[in-house]
Amino acid sequence: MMVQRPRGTRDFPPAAMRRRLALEGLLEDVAQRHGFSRVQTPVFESLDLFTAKSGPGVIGQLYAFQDKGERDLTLRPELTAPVMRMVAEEMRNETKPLRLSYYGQCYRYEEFKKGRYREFFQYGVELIGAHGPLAEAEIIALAVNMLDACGLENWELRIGHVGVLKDALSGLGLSDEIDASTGEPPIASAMRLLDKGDDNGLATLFSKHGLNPANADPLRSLASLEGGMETLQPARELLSSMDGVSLEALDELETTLNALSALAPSPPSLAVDLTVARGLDYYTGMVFEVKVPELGGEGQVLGGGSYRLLHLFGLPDLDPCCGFGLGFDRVLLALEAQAAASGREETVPGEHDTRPLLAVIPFKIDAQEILPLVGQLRASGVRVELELRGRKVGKAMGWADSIGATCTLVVGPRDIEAGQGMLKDLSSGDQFAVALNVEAVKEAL
RNA sequence: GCUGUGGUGGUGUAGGGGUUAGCACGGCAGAUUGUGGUUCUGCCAGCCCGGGUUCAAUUCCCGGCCACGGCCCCA
Repeated sequence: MMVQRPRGTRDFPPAAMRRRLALEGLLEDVAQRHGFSRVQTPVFESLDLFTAKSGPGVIGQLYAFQDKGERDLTLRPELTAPVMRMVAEEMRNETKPLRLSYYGQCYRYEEFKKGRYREFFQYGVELIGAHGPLAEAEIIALAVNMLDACGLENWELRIGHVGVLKDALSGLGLSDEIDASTGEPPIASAMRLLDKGDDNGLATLFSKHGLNPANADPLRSLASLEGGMETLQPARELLSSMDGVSLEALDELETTLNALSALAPSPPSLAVDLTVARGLDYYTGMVFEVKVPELGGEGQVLGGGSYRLLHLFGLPDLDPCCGFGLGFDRVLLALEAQAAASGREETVPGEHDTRPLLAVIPFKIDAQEILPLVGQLRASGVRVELELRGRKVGKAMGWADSIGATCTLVVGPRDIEAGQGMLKDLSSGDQFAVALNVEAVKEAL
């Protein structure tokens, strides 16, 4: 066998690539309408960038290496940290807030499966230098508008606020200092257990830190709330019943949700879920995620929220920021599954180029005779493909059909003498002579 | 990290210890030479890799690689 693609990577032949470009274009178009501008960072970075953000534990999943100068580098596993690095390195003087979008491949050394590859593509945005409910609503609205624009159906948006549970947990007396035995703060452990619905684990944790396990009950009630805006009131009541617990986070969340409903169309499903913790300790405020049921266990297609990372780069005054990452490959998988199920013609809106495609067929003539026309037609915006193999007319028609041409222009010796060519509309079969100049041919298309 | 199933031309497949390894799609060429998407003919092209068992392995066994799924994890 020949050399194969490395495990966990993919090739994208032309048809797949057209689809991907269409999706990227749609996302970027929406981003631009929200004032976001595209940036790009290197595919490899200093290893320190990611250990600083996510801890040394990430190294096991990185494509890390040393260059010839023995610098520790790694292929990037995600794009938020590189963008933050760039902001700190290049954009300190720019007017804030910054609205940045990005797209590119990322690399993680892990087992791959449907929707999970070693080389994958992430699209995302960051809003830097503004925070609070309005900034958060802007970010969610952008996400909603993007998913709406690409034609995704049946997706579920879950919005939470890590502050609600964090405040409640610290109000109960849990510490946010790292516990040496678990490597993470007890508060973070509790959030994770709540997210998983692991009641026993939670009770154990409470006992271990000298708290009455019964204190976990209102938290469980809080965590199990489900629904839309209507869950805010019971949440408010539960929080009020606990001593020393602030309602500030909940108020913020309500403001965000109200702003969102004005900024974007209603998603197919919206749930307020206070356990959307995203497992990350740098999230500080609103957090949200989008799932698509069709994808099963790998169904999360988008996730984000408010986080503190810029202090790592000496810019604490710009924290917190807000943004999200979108799993480009997973969105595409979901769209493909939905298109197949519904028989939809286009998987991604706009993936098919509907402009006319003219196949120019030089027949028994020196191709040089018509090259000027080909060049001029292309320069004037027409898609033109030239027959390059000297096929006979019959074969050339088959070729034109198979490349998706809408029209053919056959130019043979007789035509050259008459200063014309035979133009044929492949869908109707109509055929007629046209003069060999740009205006006449464009007119005939 | 654990685990299930599977790998036959470019694609989809049949077969099976000794075969000219079958079929379909595709690509290329032709059917008396300037008009396609129908038909006919010919050609191109394959048993994932390595080791073992055997007179003989594409077929059976083991390992690897790759593919598809389930758990764990997922910045």
